[in-house]
Amino acid sequence: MTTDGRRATIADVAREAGVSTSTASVVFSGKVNVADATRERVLAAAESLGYAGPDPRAASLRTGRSGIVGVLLGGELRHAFLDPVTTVMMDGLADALADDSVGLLLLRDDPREGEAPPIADAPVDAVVLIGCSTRIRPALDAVRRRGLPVVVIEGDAGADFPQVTLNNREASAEIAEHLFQLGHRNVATITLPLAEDRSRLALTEERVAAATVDVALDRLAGFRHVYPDAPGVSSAGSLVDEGIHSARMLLADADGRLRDDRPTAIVAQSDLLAVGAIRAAEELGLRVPDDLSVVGFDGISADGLGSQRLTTIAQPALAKGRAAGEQISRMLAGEPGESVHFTCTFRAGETTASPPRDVADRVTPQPRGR
Amino acid sequence: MTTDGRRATIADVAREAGVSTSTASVVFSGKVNVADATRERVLAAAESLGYAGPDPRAASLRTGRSGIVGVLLGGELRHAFLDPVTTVMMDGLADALADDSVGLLLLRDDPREGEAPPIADAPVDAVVLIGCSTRIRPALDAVRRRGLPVVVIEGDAGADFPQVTLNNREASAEIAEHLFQLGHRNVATITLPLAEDRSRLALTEERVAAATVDVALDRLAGFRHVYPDAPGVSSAGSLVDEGIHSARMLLADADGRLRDDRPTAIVAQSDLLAVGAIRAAEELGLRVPDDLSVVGFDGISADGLGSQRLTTIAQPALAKGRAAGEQISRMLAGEPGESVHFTCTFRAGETTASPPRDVADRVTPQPRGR
DNA sequence: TTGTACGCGTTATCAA
DNA sequence: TTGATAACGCGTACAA
Repeated sequence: MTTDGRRATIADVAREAGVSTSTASVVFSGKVNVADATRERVLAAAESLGYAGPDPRAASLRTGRSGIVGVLLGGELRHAFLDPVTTVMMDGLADALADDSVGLLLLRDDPREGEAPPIADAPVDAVVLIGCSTRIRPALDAVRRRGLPVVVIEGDAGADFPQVTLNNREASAEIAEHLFQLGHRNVATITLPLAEDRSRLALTEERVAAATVDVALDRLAGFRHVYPDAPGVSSAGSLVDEGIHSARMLLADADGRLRDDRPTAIVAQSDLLAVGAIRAAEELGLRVPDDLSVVGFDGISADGLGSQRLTTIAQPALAKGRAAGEQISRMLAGEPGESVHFTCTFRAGETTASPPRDVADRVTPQPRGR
Repeated sequence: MTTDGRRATIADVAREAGVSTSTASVVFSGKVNVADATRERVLAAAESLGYAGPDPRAASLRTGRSGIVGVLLGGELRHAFLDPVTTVMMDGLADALADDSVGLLLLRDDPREGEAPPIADAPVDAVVLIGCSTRIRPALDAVRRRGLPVVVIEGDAGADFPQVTLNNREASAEIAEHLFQLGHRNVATITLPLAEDRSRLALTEERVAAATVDVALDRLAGFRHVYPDAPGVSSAGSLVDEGIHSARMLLADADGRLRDDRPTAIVAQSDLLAVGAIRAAEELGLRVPDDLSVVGFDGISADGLGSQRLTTIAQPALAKGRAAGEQISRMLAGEPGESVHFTCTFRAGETTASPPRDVADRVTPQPRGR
């Protein structure tokens, strides 16, 4: 604190120490050698004035760097924290950027009409877009105008931007094929939210046409490649609870009684949804996989399943985050960023089996003993 | 972009539009009325120059505000993402700060010797410390020197700083008392990590004396108030897996056989640890709660438990985060911050019962039929 | 090894 | 409603 009550600046420190401001500055940045005696004097002066070190705002204006990478998350921040895939990706991201000792600035991408996206006035050196919907244009435009390095994780950004992608469609087809091989012909799906509004609804062509979330659409497309006419429910979020409610819609009537035309297998677009589906099935008295097969997507270590291992298709979430971080790191170093593509791995568990014997009778009642 | 290749500044825009820089500035900040015609001209000029809007760094230098609140997390960032209590607190924090439209800057508090804590050169307007150990001094000093508003969530910060606290000690005693009432006399505990090094070890007085994590110590103290001489294990983290490994240490020998002197109840310092303990017990052939009672701490909706509801003591994690956010918000508005204290609520579940009948025989073999 | 001088891009103040 | 001007606090060529 200076005598007149202002917060001390580096100029005050320099004056107190009897050196120039540049010398004082250099003492703190450590980029140039300074005589020990001089350094001591400067540090002593700083101490006596209660100088807190260079103001990061001013330093950042001068250097053009803030040491912050913005992470733009689609939807609520809370949602991001609750989704294991997102948190694991963030983990990989933080890991890859640790060497650059940058902080991660969490920003919500809520494209309110007429307002500038929050990314527009955040002092960031680069931006990562995670799980944003197709409506990322405004944010992307803002970032491009500012000339910031950017990486998009699973969002339709066009070829202009480095992206981290996943073979959602092929992977979904693969796991659907697994069920087909087992003999399932009456299969339903529970999708991730299809649009911003995140409402739980039966799938209709209208709703699919109005969907904006690429990940959900791609996974649905893969599924439909194998089961073109299958029914489904779009969930309101990747949560166990949502899986429970959605599965109930598929398995039971409004009064909670099992439907005769219920599917023999459920394809959930996330492991959490799958866990919920399994729980709903158990509550309805169905055994998994004997009465109902369930598969998930993601390959997170899904808690909540007892000791049963979920059949799923695993995505390399950690690697995705890390790849994004590495690209950011490169771009901050002036090199061009590249897109990186990842593929999923089928992982057999204990939640799928052939459909129950009596299913033919159940679905389309036929004379017995034929 | 200006003709000479520089990025356009507001001065360029003003010149192009034939107005002063202050007018141009005001057009973007919107704080003063500007004639429509003038605004149009300025915006058109900005458009033609590809001006991306005011540079947040410069604006922040001038206004002294960055619109960023730093969140200092103890330990790895990944850890923070994996801990449901932390994520829920972050959720509440984000919620309470949403109106101020600030971003959250995630920072790791790793006090490396000799280096300034990262918070020292982050352009933040305020700081929240979450789950930091007793070694928060350097960070706290740095924050104080910079005169930043700060709130400490569950950390020993002294009376100088607004804090959000929890009655860890009393709550722990309460849930231990619950077990005592049920008749348990041979009880063991699994604690949160006691120190930075996060190693899984049997509790010894030495290790407790060397502990640095207040939360773990407070919960242990409450437990010991009821069970002064109980054995225990300090886990390496609040994770299901850690609960499994720790519980095995308490229940079985190195060769995996149940110990005769095993406890009839386990007090875990977090729900995740408790879930792990239950799983370990099941793997060892023990039924919960018939053969072993298990209690947790936190009251998160612990997945991974099947349909069994965990007996635990619930903390208002969301409210804690929100309270921290509200205090920050107040302090940013110039009002003084206050400390807020929260208490936990006992929540009976299905994982506790009276100790098994044969326990007296087992622990201290006695002549039957007495 | 140290000092001088300038500019980074913006916004607040005040006057017109 | 607009304009001129002065900070904001620092880093860095360049010269000494």
